[in-house]
Amino acid sequence: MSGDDRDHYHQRDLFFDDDLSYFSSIFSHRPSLDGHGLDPLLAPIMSSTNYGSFEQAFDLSSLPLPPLDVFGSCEGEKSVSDLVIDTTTGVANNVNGGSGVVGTPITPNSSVSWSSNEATGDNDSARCRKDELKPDEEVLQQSTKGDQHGGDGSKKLSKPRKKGEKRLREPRFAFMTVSEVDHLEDGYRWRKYGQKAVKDSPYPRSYYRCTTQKCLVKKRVERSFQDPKTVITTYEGQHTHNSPATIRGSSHMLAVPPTGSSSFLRYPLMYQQTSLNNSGQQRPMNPSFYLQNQSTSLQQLQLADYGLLQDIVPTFINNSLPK
DNA sequence: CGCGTTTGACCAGCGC
DNA sequence: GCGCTGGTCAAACGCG
Ligand SMILES: [Zn+2]
Repeated sequence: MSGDDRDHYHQRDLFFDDDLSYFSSIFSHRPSLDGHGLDPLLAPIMSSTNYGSFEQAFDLSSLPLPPLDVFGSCEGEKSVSDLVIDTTTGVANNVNGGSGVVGTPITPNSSVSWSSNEATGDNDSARCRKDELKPDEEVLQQSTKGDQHGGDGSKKLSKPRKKGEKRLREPRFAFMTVSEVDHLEDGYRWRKYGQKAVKDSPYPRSYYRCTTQKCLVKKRVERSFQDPKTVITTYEGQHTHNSPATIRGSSHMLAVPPTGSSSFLRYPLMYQQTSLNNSGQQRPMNPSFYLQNQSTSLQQLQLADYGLLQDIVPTFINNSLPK
């Protein structure tokens, strides 16, 4: 198989949208403007240019740039941008509500597709497409599982949640990785807390949570129905700690400092540069920030070694950025 | 025994 | 209001 061939077909996979309800969630919204089946999603994905949300995803609080509103495809909709890293196509696409064009082809065979979805829950709760995506706007202060409720043993699940509170949805990043194993090693310890059947898909979706106490990072793993070789991993939240370095035999493991590290923040910047939309006046960055030169077979390895996007990104950046 | 997985039940949001 | 669906809980279980 030539890398080229894979490229094309992988891209397709990446944008199947309709088939994957999953994507609907990730890509917070589907363009209802167009009446095409595939085009709608494809277009936005392949052509997107907003990076504002990106920064938020990582750590807006410390990021210099304000969230863009460009991607607000829907009126009054919260800003949402999605990025997809395709480990196979080698193209990084930023998906958002609609505009712009960004594609960063790197190496023919290797690339990471990831998508980020962040929501800036502010005022309106208007939703672009209420299809399957959930409202990410509201924030739930859930400090803990809190049992402070009149909990009685009558029901198994007494809901401590209060009406007013809504669940906090953190930025999510989706990775598409070609792998035979569902659960990829990423350097962190995860505890599986659920598994659900995916609609219209024979493959289940697994829910994991970082085992580190204070860390609230979650991730979902599911195999693409369209392309069983592809595993879609969605991360939600940021680790508040270093990776436990549980990677055995993996010298590639990078010691990424916890959130807030300079290197960490560099990632978003990168994107800003790519997109002229913003105040992209930074330094020109190297387009090939993702996988540098790995063989196709190593793709998943890459992911496994680097694991989280957060980890991956900084690394690449560091490598490509002119220190 | 500690830790992680399995699994059915529960819950909340949304569409009809 | 009901039913569907995604997401979560937690008891039971398995394993080192
Ligand atoms: Zn963590």
